[in-house]
Amino acid sequence: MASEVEATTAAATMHIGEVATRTDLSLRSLRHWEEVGLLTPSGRTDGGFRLYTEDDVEKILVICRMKPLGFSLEEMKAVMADLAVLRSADTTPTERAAAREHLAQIHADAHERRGKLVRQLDMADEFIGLLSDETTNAAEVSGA
Amino acid sequence: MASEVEATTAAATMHIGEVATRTDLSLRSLRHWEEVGLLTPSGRTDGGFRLYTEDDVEKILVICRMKPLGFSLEEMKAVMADLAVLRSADTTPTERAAAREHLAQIHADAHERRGKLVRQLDMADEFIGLLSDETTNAAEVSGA
DNA sequence: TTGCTCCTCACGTCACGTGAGGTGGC
DNA sequence: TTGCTCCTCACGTCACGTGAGGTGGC
Repeated sequence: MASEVEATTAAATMHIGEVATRTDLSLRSLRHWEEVGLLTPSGRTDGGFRLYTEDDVEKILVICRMKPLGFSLEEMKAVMADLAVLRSADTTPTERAAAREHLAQIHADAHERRGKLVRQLDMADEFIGLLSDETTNAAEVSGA
Repeated sequence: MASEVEATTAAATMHIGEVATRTDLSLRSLRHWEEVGLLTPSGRTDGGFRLYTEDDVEKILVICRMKPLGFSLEEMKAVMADLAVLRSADTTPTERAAAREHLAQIHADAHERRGKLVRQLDMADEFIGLLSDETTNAAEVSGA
């Protein structure tokens, strides 16, 4: 019975390699994110191996969704802190208000950045169209 | 009459500042692109000022459309060289065939990268949705 | 002649990539 | 005990950003 509990507990944490596979991130990125304080794994083994919980992975996935918008690691760190404030029960109303205000700004910023992403996609499509033309019709330039 | 021709010629070239404004690039980027050989302005004044032609700006705009796909400056340099080969009249059929083959590979690569861009946009939308939920409903977590 | 624009170094930055040399975990 | 995974430095890279100090262009 005790070993069953142990097994369950063990299954609840992962080494860095499994996290990397599941999130499609490099080991270096995960270590770098810890270096800058963006995401610190919940534990370490006695030997020093990083131990990530499912909750850690959830946070990593939130960061992954924020990343395409081009926020810096420092900005994302602030966002994660704000989200933690809102999700925690024991935070003061003042703290919660500040967190919500900051997140509202980030939200507006995110919308702008989304617009840029869409424009980048349009740009990319124009380039792809240009390549299509050039590769299929290039022979005609000197011919006709 | 001679001054009129001169004026026309002068109007056909620009200094780096105007190019930066028109393309929404930094002066540093334009200079860096020259450093690595991605885009060299057609001329220089006696004093050393870079002179860009309309044709130079066209090339810059092509590069700008390629950039969102995440190609390196070195890769974009190769693409511009290939496009130049296809657009030039005096290139050998062998050269043209090689250029077209390379561009076909780039085209396939571009499609893949476009897919990633779309997935990034989806990610971004999920993040924005998450922020909307969190900022509007956060008060209910401890309340209800 | 006065600004404003442009010039060339050259160091700094951000987010990792990439070994080097060594040890933990099952 | 053998691998395979993980560890910590620490230097390298890519695409510029950011002054410093100086000069060209209309």
